Parts: sequence; structure tokens; C-alpha cells
Amino acid sequence: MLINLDKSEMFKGLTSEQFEIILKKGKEFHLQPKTELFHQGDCAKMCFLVRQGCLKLIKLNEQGKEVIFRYIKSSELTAATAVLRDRKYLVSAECVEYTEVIGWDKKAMLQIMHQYSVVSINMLSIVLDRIEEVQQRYLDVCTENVDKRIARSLLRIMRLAGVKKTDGIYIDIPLSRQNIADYSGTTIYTVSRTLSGWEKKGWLSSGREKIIINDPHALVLFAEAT
Amino acid sequence: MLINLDKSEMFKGLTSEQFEIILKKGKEFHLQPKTELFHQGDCAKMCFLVRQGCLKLIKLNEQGKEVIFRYIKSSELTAATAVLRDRKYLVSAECVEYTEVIGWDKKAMLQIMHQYSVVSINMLSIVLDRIEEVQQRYLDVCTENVDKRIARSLLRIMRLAGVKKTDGIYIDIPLSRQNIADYSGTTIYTVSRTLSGWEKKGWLSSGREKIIINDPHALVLFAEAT
DNA sequence: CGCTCTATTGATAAACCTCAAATACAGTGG
DNA sequence: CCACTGTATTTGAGGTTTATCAATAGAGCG
Repeated sequence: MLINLDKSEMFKGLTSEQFEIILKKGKEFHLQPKTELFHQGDCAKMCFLVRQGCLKLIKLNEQGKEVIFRYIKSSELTAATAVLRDRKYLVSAECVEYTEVIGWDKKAMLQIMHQYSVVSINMLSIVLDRIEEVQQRYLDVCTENVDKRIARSLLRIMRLAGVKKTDGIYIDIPLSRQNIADYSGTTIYTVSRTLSGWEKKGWLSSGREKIIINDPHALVLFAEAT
Repeated sequence: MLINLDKSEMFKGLTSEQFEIILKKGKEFHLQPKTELFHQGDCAKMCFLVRQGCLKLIKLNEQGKEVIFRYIKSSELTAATAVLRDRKYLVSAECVEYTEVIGWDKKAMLQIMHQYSVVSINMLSIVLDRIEEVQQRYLDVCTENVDKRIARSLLRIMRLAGVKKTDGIYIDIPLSRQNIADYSGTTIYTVSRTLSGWEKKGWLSSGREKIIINDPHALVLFAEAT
């Protein structure tokens, strides 16, 4: 069992027996890195819980430019949209590493929600959290400079996927300059320049698709400076 | 009765009798222009349905810069967040004209949602719509130039608050350059210059806090050009 | 070692913001 | 009706930020 019920916003309030029953109703998917779980425009058939690994939730504009809304790690839900009739995914989800998910189709999920009403409330709560997150990021991109946005992006990703070691907090997913750019609403060039600057200050160290935050406190101060 | 049940996403699927009962459980508020219905940071006590008038949903950053997320007109819901425990409003709502709303506190709304389960589903549906709207706008602000963003903003507002007359579509709320800037993630100067250009082309006419879209088709073409 | 993909860096340019000043407009009170 | 006042809007000049382009360097992999 890789999912921690205590950490699952979606199924909290249930007993582990109920949780087990629900898990059995879902279908398992095992996905290799860089494969897509679902694609924007497709009919929304299933919603998913990540059992292991990591997804990135993205959206492309007509010219193919990409933004990353969030990374989704173990125990987290995505594609809540799929529990309602006649919707399409308006975002895509792609694995950033080997990932296992459990998917429930509309019918199964609705049945679960009717049987365990707390699940509906949990889902509403999750969706409200997500709205607040995008709203904050929208505000950021409208009102803050790039360097601050990049700092905030790194901190968000760090809080989600950071692993503390003696010399700093390691970002535990492959994270390229392009990813950081797509997450911050900027370009790889600006990200590269900005990170180089912070590396000189000793705030972080980085390699190919690797980031280690050595001085999270300094980064927080910078990100939240007025 | 000013609210049209048919148009209310929140209470669709109910009979008018049930709707009447629910309305009676709420509390009426009559608000003058520019007053605040709720403020970011405050404890989220009530959620609201607009009965008449118009709200703007905004968020301020630490320096006081404002973004507008949406305008909320008659029959629309806001502050869904308030049905769940221990939340704060992370946005503010301000009247842009004389506005009447009906508010339900947590207890009343939860009771309604339990009694009429369709209301919970409706609420989830609304919140999912809103997420998709912010996500689209986030994508826009990250990937599109200002002029395109301004065009898309005007069209959104037009679809919400436009009144068709012989010479064009009148935006039926006071809408300043500042409002358009806050809605598009830019400045009044850029909005002014951009609108002046479009006015020369005959796409729209404008006055002090007034906008008339004379050629919506041209504006759509511009907004959706690849 | 050569191939591919990612990252860096400098030079340049474009987009957009900021500031300042002038102008237009709506409402108010004489 | 008109002057007055407080906003809203316009416009130009100039500056900043950030994107773009081009070229190079580095990392990982077979």
C-alpha cells in the first residue's frame, strides 16, 4: 500500500476498510515517464488518484506554448471534472517519472460519493483549494516580477517534492529550466540567468534537471519581500 | 422576483416551490455601489447569490495592486468557499452598482445541500467551471500579448454584461480603463492606447466608464487569431 | 567518442510600464 | 447656466524588464 490514507484529502474521514473497498472499485494504471494520462480536449471519462510517482498538470495555448499548473504527487486527486456529465478535460496530465494511478469512471465515482457523502465534501474542499491556488498564481503573474515569481515557484515545488538532506532540500523530481519557466510564466533564458545569480549567492545548487535549495530561508525572504 | 431560476446554475433541477423555500432561508442584503460584500482575510461565514446588480471579485497583493477575477451578475453564486469549515475569503467582492444579494451561512447552506443533493452537485459544477476559467486566464496572461488579452477581457465582460442595441453591444456596467487593466493584467495607459486604436478602426466606441462594442466580430477575430 | 538534449551567456530588440502633463468629462453648488 | 472640483482618460517621451536570437558549453547515454 503506497497511498497514505491520512494524507489523502479525498478520502479522509473514512475507515481503512472503506478506503480499501473504494480502491478496489478503481482501475490501476502503470505509466512510464513522459506518457500522458489524459489530454486537453478529450472527453473526461475518469478521475484519478496518484498512488505513486508524479504527474504534471499542464495547459497548452493554440501556438503550443505550455504552462504548468501544478505537480501532483502521491495521494493527490486530479481530474475531478470527470465526475460530472459531458465535460472535457481542459488541461493535460503527463507523468514526470514512473507513475501509478487509480482511476474511477463517472459511474463508480458518483456511486462512491453517494455512498460516502464525506467524499463529496472532500472533493469540494479540494477543488476550492485548487481554485485558490490558481487565483494566487494568477495574481502573482499579473503583479510580480519574474525573479519573485521564480522564487515562489521553486518554493511551491519544494514544499511538494522537496526531500531534506544535510546540505539542503533536494527537489525529488526531474525539474528542467523549461519546467521552471513553464511553471513561472517566463522563458528558460530568464530562469537560467536568475538561478545562476542565486547559485552565486549560495541559495541553491543545480544541475541538469536537478535543483537543491541550500538556503530556503533566504529564498522565502526574497519571495515574500514587499 | 428578480432571480430567474432557469438561469441559476446553483438551483437548477429544483421546483420553484423548493426554490422559494430555499430563498426564504437566506438573508437579504442591499448594497450601495462601491461597498464591499466581503474582504479577503475575513473568516468566510456566508455564501451569496446575486439577486440584482453586479459584484466584482478581486484580489489584492501585498502592495495593493489589484486583479479582477470576474464580474458576478444576477443569479450567480459567489463565496462557495464559505460552506466548508474554517476557511477565509482569499478574495474580496465589491459592488459595481446597486446590488441585492441573498446570503446563507454555513449551517443553512449545508442543510440545504443535504436536503437537496442536486444543489451539492450544482455547486461542484460551478466551482469546476470557475477553475477552468481562471486556468484559461492564467494561460492567457502567461502566453498572450496585452492587446489580445484586452480583447479577450472585453469579450468576456461583453458576454456577461452586454446589451445588444442597433449600433452595437453596450456594456451594461460602469467599466473604467482601470477596471479593464485590472481584468487584463496591464495598466490604464496600455488599455487607453489599445482602445484608442480600436476606436479608430471602428471596432468600438467609449466614454467615461462606458464601452460599446460596435464590431464584436472583428474583436473576436483579433482575440482568437493564431 | 559522437549524438542528443539541456543549460549558459552575451548581444539585441521588443513589449510594456512609468512618469508627467494635458485634456475631457460628470456632478455639484452657486 | 456656469464655474469649480474631482476623476477619468489620453498622449508623448523615456526607461525597464524581459523575451528573442545565436552561439557555446556541458551532461548523459549508447
